[in-house]
Amino acid sequence: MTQVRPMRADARRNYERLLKVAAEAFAEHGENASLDDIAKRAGVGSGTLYRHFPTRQALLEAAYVDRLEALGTRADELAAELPPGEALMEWLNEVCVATIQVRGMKSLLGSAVTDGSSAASTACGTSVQGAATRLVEAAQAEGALRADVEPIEVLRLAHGVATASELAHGQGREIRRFLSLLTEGLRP
Amino acid sequence: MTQVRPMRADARRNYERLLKVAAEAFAEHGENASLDDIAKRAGVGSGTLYRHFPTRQALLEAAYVDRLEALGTRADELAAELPPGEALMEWLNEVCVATIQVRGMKSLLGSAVTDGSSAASTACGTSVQGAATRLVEAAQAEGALRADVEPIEVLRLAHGVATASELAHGQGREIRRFLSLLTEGLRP
DNA sequence: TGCAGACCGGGGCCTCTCTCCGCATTTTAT
DNA sequence: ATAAAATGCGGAGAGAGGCCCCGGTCTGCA
Repeated sequence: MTQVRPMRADARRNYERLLKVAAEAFAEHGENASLDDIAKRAGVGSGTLYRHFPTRQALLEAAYVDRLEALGTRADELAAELPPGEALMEWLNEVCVATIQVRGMKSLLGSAVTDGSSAASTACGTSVQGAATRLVEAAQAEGALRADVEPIEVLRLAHGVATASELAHGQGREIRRFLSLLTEGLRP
Repeated sequence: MTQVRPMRADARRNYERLLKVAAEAFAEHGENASLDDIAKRAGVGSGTLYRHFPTRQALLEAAYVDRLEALGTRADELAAELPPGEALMEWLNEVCVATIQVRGMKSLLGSAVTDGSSAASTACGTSVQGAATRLVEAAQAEGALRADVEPIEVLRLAHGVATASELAHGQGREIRRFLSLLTEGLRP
């Protein structure tokens, strides 16, 4: 299902340049970064940008699919290295780090776990949701996680932890702290 | 420290009308609602709006101070009615509801618990932070809450829970669910 | 070498912010 | 009650920035 006709060399060059610049821009200015500005920084005309990516959402997704998929892969690595409970927590930590560091990704990861699943983000969100499901179920099977939580709930809570950590302006320590509070509970 | 000279009658009328309309607009369109539109809806010129509220932040705060203060008051009511642990949870629930329902308030409550305390929001955030401190300390004294959490951490987590609940698109059930998970912990 | 396909970036159109100053309304003094 | 002074009002319009289309130009590929 690749292009019937392969992309022309210059087209591919511009396409990739745009992706790279877009990722930087979204990370720096959030999901509302100026598209014209991205085009300019990539050294292409705005028309070129809009031809490759008809909508802002399209660009946002294209810029971060690989990162989302990397999260999916990472889940399996962690599952192979650590006991299920720890693997899950470690992975959630990485999800939170990604959410905070790459600001444009927040909305993507967010919409990946929203009820009204935007048809667009569903595609790449699946990888993350699948990873979460595997880790959660493994942890539950080992008795490391209460049995009555859904994978999607865990993802949503992770998003919440990321938000909370962001408020603290912490660069990572807060994430572990809040994840640990979430795991152990606020009761004594 | 009231006005040396009381506000002119028409000025006061406009001022209050603006506050009312602004609260609605922020609730509906989030914190980036168009200011000109607010002026129009209030039936005043934009000049009038900018004279009363030089910045967007000023208007946002003015529109919601009373609501923030109401949260502070509510904390004491709950503390009088319920045992400390329940009072805290019930209050956090109300904070979350406010965060979600009144979208413009999200940023206010958010900046009220941020590290780099914006001088502006500090003033009205104090009421909420004070309330949180009282409830948290009472709950800890009763042994209903682990002793090593700070009030500000609890507020941040509440903000996180609100965010997580928003993702679920739930109208309130999710909030209680997530608060309960947070309280009891994810461990079995 | 020809041409389909890609590029470029000016410009139209939009929305939003915020200022300015003549005019209207309220207040105060008589 | 009336006039003068003080104060606030309005809304046009400049300026900034964003989105995105279009048509003339260029380029990679067969």
